[in-house]
Amino acid sequence: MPVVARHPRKPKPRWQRRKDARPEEIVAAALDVFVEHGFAGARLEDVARRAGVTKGTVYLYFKSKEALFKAVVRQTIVPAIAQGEALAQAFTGSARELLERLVREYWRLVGETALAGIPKLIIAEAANFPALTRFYYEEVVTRGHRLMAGVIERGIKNGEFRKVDVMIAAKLAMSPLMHATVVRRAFASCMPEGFDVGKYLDTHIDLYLHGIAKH
Amino acid sequence: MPVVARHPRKPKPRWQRRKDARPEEIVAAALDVFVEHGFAGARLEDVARRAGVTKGTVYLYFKSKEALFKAVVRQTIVPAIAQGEALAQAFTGSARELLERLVREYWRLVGETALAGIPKLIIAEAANFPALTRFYYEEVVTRGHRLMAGVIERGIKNGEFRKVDVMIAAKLAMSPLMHATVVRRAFASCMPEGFDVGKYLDTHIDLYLHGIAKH
Amino acid sequence: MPVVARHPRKPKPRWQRRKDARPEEIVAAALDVFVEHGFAGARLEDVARRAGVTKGTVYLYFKSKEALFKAVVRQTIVPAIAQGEALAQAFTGSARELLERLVREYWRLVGETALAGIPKLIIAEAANFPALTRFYYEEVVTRGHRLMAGVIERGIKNGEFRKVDVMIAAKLAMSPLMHATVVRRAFASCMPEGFDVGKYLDTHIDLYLHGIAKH
Amino acid sequence: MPVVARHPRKPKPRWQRRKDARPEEIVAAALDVFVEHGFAGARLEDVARRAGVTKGTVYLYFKSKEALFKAVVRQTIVPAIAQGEALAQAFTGSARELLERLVREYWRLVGETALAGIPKLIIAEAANFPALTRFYYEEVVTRGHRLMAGVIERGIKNGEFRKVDVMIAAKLAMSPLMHATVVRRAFASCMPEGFDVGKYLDTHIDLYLHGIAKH
DNA sequence: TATGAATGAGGATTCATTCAT
DNA sequence: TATGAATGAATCCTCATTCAT
Repeated sequence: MPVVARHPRKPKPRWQRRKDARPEEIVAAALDVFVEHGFAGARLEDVARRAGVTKGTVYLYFKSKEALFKAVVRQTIVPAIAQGEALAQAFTGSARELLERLVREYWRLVGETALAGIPKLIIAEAANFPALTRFYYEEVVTRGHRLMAGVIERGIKNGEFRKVDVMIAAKLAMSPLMHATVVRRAFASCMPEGFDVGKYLDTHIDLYLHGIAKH
Repeated sequence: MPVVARHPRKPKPRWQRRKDARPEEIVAAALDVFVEHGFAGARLEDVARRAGVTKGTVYLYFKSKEALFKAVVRQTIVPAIAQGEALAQAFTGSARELLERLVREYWRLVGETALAGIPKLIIAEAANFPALTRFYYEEVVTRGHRLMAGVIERGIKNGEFRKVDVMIAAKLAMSPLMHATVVRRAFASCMPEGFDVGKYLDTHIDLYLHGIAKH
Repeated sequence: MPVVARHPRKPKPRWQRRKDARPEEIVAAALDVFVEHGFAGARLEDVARRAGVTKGTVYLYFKSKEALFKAVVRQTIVPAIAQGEALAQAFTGSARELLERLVREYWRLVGETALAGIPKLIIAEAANFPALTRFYYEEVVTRGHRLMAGVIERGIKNGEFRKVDVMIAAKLAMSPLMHATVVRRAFASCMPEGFDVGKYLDTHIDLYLHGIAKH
Repeated sequence: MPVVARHPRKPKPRWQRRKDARPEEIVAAALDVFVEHGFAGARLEDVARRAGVTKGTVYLYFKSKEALFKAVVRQTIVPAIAQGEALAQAFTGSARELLERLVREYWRLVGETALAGIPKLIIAEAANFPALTRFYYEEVVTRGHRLMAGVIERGIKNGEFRKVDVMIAAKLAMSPLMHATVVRRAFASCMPEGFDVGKYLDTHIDLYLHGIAKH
C-alpha cells in the first residue's frame, strides 16, 4: 500500500487490499454464512459477496466449498485453542479462583465472539464431516476438558474439592457454557429482551463451586 | 421375505395402500434424514426410500420439503411434551427427589431416543426457520424450564434449597442434559469406547444438589 | 333416474348419474379446462374434479390425456358441423339474405357458446396435434368456407355480387367472425365494459355487402 | 466446422463470453419455442439449445420461465409498435391510400415475420397471464386500432368514406389480417400448396374500400 | 364401474465449479 | 490476481398414468 499515490489519475481504489488479507476475509465471511445457513445451505456467492469479492476469487484460495468449510473451522479454532492454553499456563491462585476465571474467560473469548458459531457448526455438520469432527473433538473439546480437569484435580489434591471423577466434573463445569453458547444464537430472537448472561454465569459458578466444595 | 415362495403366481403388488400409516412412516424416516444431514442437505429421495415409498408419495402427504420438516419437528415433539408434563403432574416426594427424577426421566425419554435429534435440528436450522424455532422455544424449552423451575421453587419454599434465581437454576439443571443430548450424537464416533452417561448423570445430580442444598 | 326412490334408506345419491352421461360430462369439463389452460397446462385432476369424478375415472373412458383432448375437439365440433350444414340446406332467399343469416347464425351457434373455445384450442395446439388440426381444417374450416363460397357464387351468378374469387371472399366474410370468437375470450377482462358485438356484426355485414354488391 | 483443422492445438473453447448478445439470442429462441409449444409445453432446455447455450445460462438472464415468457412478448412487440406508429406518422395521401398502405405494411412487418407468433401466443396464454394480456391489449391491440381508426375518421371527414362507427370499422379493417396471421401458422401444413396471401390482401382491400366508400 | 394411493419420468430451478477474459 | 459468464449435475416438485381396493 503506497503511502504516496504514484498514479494520481487512477482515482478508484481508495484503499488497496493487501493480498494476504484476502483468505482471512473470505474465511471470516464464510464463518458467518456457514453458521447462519449450515454447510449445505450456504451459498458461495453469499460468502463471496460478504467478503467483497466474486465467486471466482474464492476458488483462488480454496479448492472447494468443503475445503473452505474445513479452513473456517480450523483457522478459527486453532488460535482460540492456543489462546486458551496460554491463559491456563498463566493461572495462579486457588483452584476455585482458576475455575471461575476459566469459566469467565471462556465466555469472554468464545461465548460472546464470532467463535461461538463454531460449536454450532460442528454439531450441525458432524455427520457430514467426520474427520473434521474428530479433529475438533480432539483438538478443542478434549483439550478444553483436560484443561478444566487439571484445575479440578488440583482442587481435589489440595483439599478444596471433594473427590469426584475429574473428567466428568470437568465436562459438567463446561457444559452449561457450551450449551449457552450454542443455544443463545439459536434462540436469540425468542428470548425475553434481557436474558442476563452474567447472572447465568454467576449462578453456575456459585452452584458448581458449592457443589464440588469439600465442605 | 420367505425363503420359499409359497404363492409363486401372485405377482407381488408394486405397492400397498397404507394411507393411514404413511404419514407417520414418512415423518419417522424424515426425522432420521434431517437429523443426519440437516434441512438443506437432506434429499427427499432418501426420505422416501427410507420410508419405503417413492418421492411422489411424500408429496401426497406434505406440500413441500419445508412442510415435511416442520411436521417432523412438531409431530415428534408435541407428544413428548404431553408425556413430560403428565410425568410432572404425577411427581410427589421431596424437591430433591423430584429433581433427580426429572433429570433421569429426561434422559430416558429424550436423550436416549430418536427425540434427541430434534434439539440438534433446531440448533442447526434455527436461522432458517424462525417461526418453527419460536414454536419450539415456547412449547418445549420454556415449558421444560418452567417445569424444573417449579420444582426448585418448591425446594426453596420448603427449605431444602438455597435462595437462587429459580429460572436460571432451572436452566442450569437442564443444560448439562441438553448439551449431552446434542453432543453425544455429534461425537458418537469420537468418544472413547465407553463414555459412561450414567455416571455423568449421577455426578451432575450429585454436584447440583450439593450446590443448591440449603446447608 | 327413478322418479320414485325405491331404496329410501340409502339417502346419499339424490340424483343418480346415468352411466352414459359420464363421458359427455368429462368431455364438457375437459373442454373448459383445455380452453383455459391449453393442452400441456391442463391438469387431468382439474378436469376430473370439474366433472365430479376422480382422476381414475377419466381413464375408464379415455386412454390418455391426448385421447381426451382429441375427443373434446371431435365430439364438440362434429355435432356443430351437422347443425351448420342442416342450417345451410334450409336457406332460401337472396344471396344477401343468406350471407347475413349465416353470419348471424355462426355467432349465435359458435361465437356465443362453449364451442367458441375450440378454435382457440386448435390455434394454440395446432403444432402439437397435426392430425387433429388437419381433421379440423378439413371438416370444419374448409366445409365452412365452402358453405359460404356457395352463397357467394350464387350471388355472383344471379347478379347480386361482383365477380370475385369466391373462396377468398368466403374467408373474408368469415374471418371477422372467427377473429372475434377467438379474441373475445382472450381479452374478455380487458375490453371496455360494453363492447357491442351486435354492432360489430351489423357493421361487418353492412360493409361486406356494400363491398361485394354489383353496383 | 472447418474440414481441415487449421489450429489443431487450440482446444476449442467450451463457451464464449457473449454477455451483450445473449439475452436477445435467448429471447429469439424462446419466441420460437413458445410459439411452437405454448408456455406450459415449452421446455427451457429446448430454448437453451436453440440459443446455443445451456439451461443454466437462461437463468443468468431471466429469473424464471415466466419472466422469460413475458420478456419474449414485451421485447418482441414493443419495437414493432414503435415501428408501426412511426410509419403512421409519415403517411400522406388519401385515406384510401393510407388504409391500403397500413394493411400491406402490417402484413409485411408482422404477418410474414417471426412477430406473427406473438398474437398466437397471447391468444393461447391469455388466461394464464392476465397482466401480460392487458399490457398487450393496451399497448398493441388498442394502439393498432386507434391508428386505423384515425385513418377512417379522416376518410369520413374528407368525404371519402361513409359515416360508420370508426372503432368498429377499424377492427373490421384489421381482423382479416389478424386472423390470417394467427391461422396461417396453425394450418400451414394443411393449406393447399399455394394459398395466395397477396390475393387475400388485395381482395380484402378491394371489398373493404368498396364497402366503406361514400359512393 | 369408481376410487384415490402410489408411481416415476420429466421438467424447472439452483448452485458449486470452471474458464475465457 | 480477479472477474463473472457459462456450465451441468443435482434436486425439488408436478402430474399423467397405473393399479390395488
